[in-house]
This record gives sequence, structure tokens and C-alpha cells, in this order.
Amino acid sequence: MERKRSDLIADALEALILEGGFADGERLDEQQLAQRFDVSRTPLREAFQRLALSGLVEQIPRRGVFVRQPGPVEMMEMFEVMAELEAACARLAAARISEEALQNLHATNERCNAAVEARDHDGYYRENERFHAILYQQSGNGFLEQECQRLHKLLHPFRRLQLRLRGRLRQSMAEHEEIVSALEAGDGHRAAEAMRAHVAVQGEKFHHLVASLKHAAE
Amino acid sequence: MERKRSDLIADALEALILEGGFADGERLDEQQLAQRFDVSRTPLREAFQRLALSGLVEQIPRRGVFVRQPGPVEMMEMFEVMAELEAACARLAAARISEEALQNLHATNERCNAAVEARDHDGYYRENERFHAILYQQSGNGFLEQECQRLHKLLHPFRRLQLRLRGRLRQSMAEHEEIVSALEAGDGHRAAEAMRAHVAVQGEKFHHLVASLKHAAE
DNA sequence: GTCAATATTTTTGTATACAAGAAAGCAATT
DNA sequence: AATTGCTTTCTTGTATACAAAAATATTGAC
Repeated sequence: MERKRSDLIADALEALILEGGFADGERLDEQQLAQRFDVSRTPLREAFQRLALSGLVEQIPRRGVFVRQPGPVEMMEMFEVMAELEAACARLAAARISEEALQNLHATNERCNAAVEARDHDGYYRENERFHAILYQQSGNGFLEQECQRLHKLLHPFRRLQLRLRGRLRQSMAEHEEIVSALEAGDGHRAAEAMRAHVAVQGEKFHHLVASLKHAAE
Repeated sequence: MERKRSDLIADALEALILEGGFADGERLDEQQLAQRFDVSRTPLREAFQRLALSGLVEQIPRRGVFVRQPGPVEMMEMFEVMAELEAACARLAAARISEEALQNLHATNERCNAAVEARDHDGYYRENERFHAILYQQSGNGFLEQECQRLHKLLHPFRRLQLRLRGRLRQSMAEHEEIVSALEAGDGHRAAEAMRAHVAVQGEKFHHLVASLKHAAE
């Protein structure tokens, strides 16, 4: 599926914003960016629309578009919602998951564990993504899967940052095991609770990380 | 806040699609619609982008945009997700809700009840919306509130259709009372369960409605 | 008559031109 | 000197023009 220029620009801008390439509240200059990407204003504006819809940017009519870096509060809120959605996935998956998918989860967890031992952050991250993706899919609810992927993507930069936290990786793995175990038992409630806690703790850990970084800077 | 032409068109198209003004899979002709709305293709295309992001329309590069009427399956999936999100709202609200908001919910429920007695569908619908809006807000999570509103809007046409079901209104009211009661008691778990059931049953009822309509047509 | 290859038309994607609104700078008045 | 009103400039929103890709029609061969 061939993509168009405006899509590529949207992705590029999204990455730029998420990596912190722009300050919060900064106005995105159409002409400047048009030059930078070597396109006209038209595809840029289409890209802006996409970013506005996903909440990374605010469009004020006749004024321009401004980047909206989610602060710690909004970030926590997003994790809270993510926790609910993933918990729902887990609960539904407990009833619907296939034997094959369970095998897959086990294998993914093993690779994830190996990555932890090897201090392979990229590997850990990849397998962790896979673990969650499988669960979204096994919820059996395509719409839910879609929504989870969307939110997951929004939280991407935070989650990535969080990898720096020592000790968190091992704990996270233990939580994965608990989730799989609940799924194997077909216990929806337990799976949901385990998943909710797993995601919620990420949000909290990140919150602490941000707070400590801020504190260190003062 | 003045809005621009493309926003108005997006709203108009959204309404048209949701009311069933287009067949599923139908291609939206840019030129034709441009004439119809008396604008150029540019704002139309911006409107398309918005619709594509909210899932009402599918954009296939170099082919055009096609309306995507959600079928019964997708509709059920959406209700399932809505149920989860609203349940989360209820659970969070149980801990955070203000006395004033509780009063508000009571008042809204009374007006809702009155509308049921008076067979005032529009009134019922309006107060019902209000009930849910208050709960979203009282979750204390702005992001969750936003997501709920988005989904709520997507489900709008289905919910509307559902009003035709006799007897459902009274039952729905009883469910509202139960939710408020749980909130008053500060029982998050009970509030969440009541809310989940409340929304889920809407999805099921609607599913039956669709099935019966289909059956009648054969 | 059917299939295939090519030409034509249509339609999308992008660039540019134009119009209208907002911001900024300047001048005049108090 | 400060403030208000005007003018100028810059930016956004919309229209149109152009290019590239897809769909359709046409013609030729078998």
C-alpha cells in the first residue's frame, strides 16, 4: 500500500514532537516546515489535521497550530485509561484466547526474559510490544484492539523513557507471567486485575521518574 | 471561536453518513460534493481527513474515500469498549465525585423519569446524555472524559434508534438509579459493574433489534 | 467475438495563487 | 508617555491549476 507525502510528513512530525523536537506551545510555521520537508503547504496542512486529531497538536482557527506536549498529569491520565483498556483485553481474552496464542505468549515472555538478562533494551522493548499486541488481538474485539494500538502508540515515548528504571524490567516480567497464568486458568477477573496493575504501575513509575528528574534539575 | 468551512463540512458529512445518507462502501466524489457544498476540493479533503481519523470513512491512497458503515459486529464491539470506559468512569467517580455532582445526577434522573412518563423521547434522550456526561466529567480524568465523549458520539445513531424499544426506557432508568446509589455509597466496584451492565445491555438490545428488523425484511 | 494492449478520460495528490483575517508597527491625540 | 486608531505585513484558509496515477474506452490481433 503506497502512502502519500502528507502521511509521511505526519509520521515525521509525530516522531519529532514525541521525541521532544519542539517546545510545548510552540507554533509550527507552515512555510518554514514546507521548506524543511521540501513540499508545498498543502500536504503539510493535511498532516497537521492528523496530528490535531490524535491530540499532539492544537489547531486554533486563523491562528495556527501549536504543539501540545502532554504534561505529567495528562500522561498519568493516559496511563489510567490504557490500564482500563488493557484490563478489558485481558478479561475478554481469558475467555476467548486460543491455545496457539498462549504458546506464543509463553515464547514471547521467554525471549523477553532473555533480553532482560542480556541487558538488551531494544530486544526487551520489542518483545514487550509483542506481548501486548497479542493480548489486544486475543480480546477478539477488533475495535478494542484498534483503540489499544492507538493509545499504545501515544504512550510510546513515555514507555521508552521508562526502560531506564533499573529493577523495573524484572518486576515487569513477573507481572507478565502472572497475566499469562491467569489467562491459562481462564480467570478473566484475575487476568484483568493483573493487567490493570501492570499498566498502572508503569504510569506511577514514570511519574516518579519525571518528578525525580525535575528535582535533580533544581 | 469561529470555525472554518472545512469543519462545518466535516460535521455535515458526519451527520449525513451517520443518518445513513450513504450506502456502505460508497465512494465519496470530491467534485460532486464540492459542488453540493459550494466549496472547492481543498476544504472537502480536509473534512475527509477528519472523518477518516474517526473511522467513518476509509481513505485508500490514489483511489478515493469510501464510507464505512459499521456493521452489527463492529457496533457490538464498540458498545463493549464503551461499557469498559464508562465502567472505569463510574469506578473512578465513586471515589472522586462531588456532592454537587451527585445532586445533579439525582435531578437529571428525575427529569429523565418525567420524560419517560410523558413519552417525551427527545427529553429522555437529552437528560440521558447529561447523565453520562456528568459521569465522564466526575471521573476526574480529563483524557478519559475526552475518549468517552468521542466514542459516545460514534454510537449516537445506534443509541437513538434504540429508543424505539418499549420497556427499555423504564429499565434503563432503574439502572441509572442503581449507579447513583453505588456512587453515593462510594462503592467503586458496584458502580463500575452497574455501569458496565447498563451499557452492555444497550448493545445487546440493539443487536436484537437489528436482527429482528433483518428477519422481518425477509 | 474475445482478449490484450494502448490511448483517453477521470480522479487523486500537490503546488501555487489569491483572499481574508490577525498581528505588529506607526502615528496622532490626549 | 500612554493609548487608541490606522496601516502595513504576515499568516491562515480557500480556490484553482497542474501532474501523476488509476479507471475506462478503443482499437487491433487472433
